[in-house]
Amino acid sequence: MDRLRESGLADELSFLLARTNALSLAAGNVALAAHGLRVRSYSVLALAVSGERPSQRELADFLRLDPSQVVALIDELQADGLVERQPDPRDRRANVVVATDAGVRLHRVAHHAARAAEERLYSVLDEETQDRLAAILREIAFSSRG
Amino acid sequence: MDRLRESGLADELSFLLARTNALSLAAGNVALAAHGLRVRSYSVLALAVSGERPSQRELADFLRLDPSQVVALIDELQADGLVERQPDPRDRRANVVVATDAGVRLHRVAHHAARAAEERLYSVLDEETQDRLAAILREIAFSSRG
DNA sequence: TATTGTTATACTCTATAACTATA
DNA sequence: TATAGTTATAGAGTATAACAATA
Repeated sequence: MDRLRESGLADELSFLLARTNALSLAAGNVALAAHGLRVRSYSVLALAVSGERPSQRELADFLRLDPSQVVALIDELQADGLVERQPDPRDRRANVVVATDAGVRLHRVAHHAARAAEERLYSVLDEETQDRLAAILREIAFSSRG
Repeated sequence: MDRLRESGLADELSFLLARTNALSLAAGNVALAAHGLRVRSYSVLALAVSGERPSQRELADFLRLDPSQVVALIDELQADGLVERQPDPRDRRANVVVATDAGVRLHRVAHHAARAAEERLYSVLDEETQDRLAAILREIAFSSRG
């Protein structure tokens, strides 16, 4: 398989990104399964825990999900007693998503599990390179083009 | 939405990778649609064009797809006359996937389209940073952990 | 008129297991 | 016994359109 790295595809950022993301996603899902979460539900939980009181619309934009997918994810987390929808007093159309105490507790352990999986994958890079990677990705991920 | 960047999630490499990849994938699929391809079929075509004569198994490993998915992708490309399966004389179980002349021609224009989409997305980074990003991703994507 | 959340639907992608023919 | 390709199936993820309530 290694000789395929000589192909032009291996030079394309999109491909490298896709392959790296596939590895990261698989590792994350394995690590989170023990806690009844997947990468997507974990991400929603993490934002609910953040204290920023995101609306469902904000969650959809931030996570690059369709609003209808957010409905399903929150339904699931809510059924498990991890988050709840609260009416936004400033806009009666909107719900704000906040974590319950159980959600906060689960996030804590799930975060450690996810972090450990991340570490294993990224440990081929030194700390400084990991930080540099994060900085570069942040630029693309939140540029106006997205 | 921007205030969610203060949440801890925005510091996690997995999340940044997922969001960046989602943008890249969406842009790639839009750019390739005009040529009847998607990112995955384009990737297979690119490797078929490379001259490396990959087996289906090698394609699966390299693209991080299940071998059964590769079957479907090649069926599709073959039906469109873009690639063909050739028996591997050294292993009668294996097929080797090569591009037809039409496949080579389509790859050429599709490659330019994909490249243009990439450029738009990554143009927030200077050339040197793009190269650095590619180098870092290559390390993770092909480390033994994967 | 436009936006938030919701429901519904179709399509794509991912993951698994089992089968065949070869090795 | 193990591997390459194939078939089948179910579950997760993606994309679109339409609707009620509200702005």
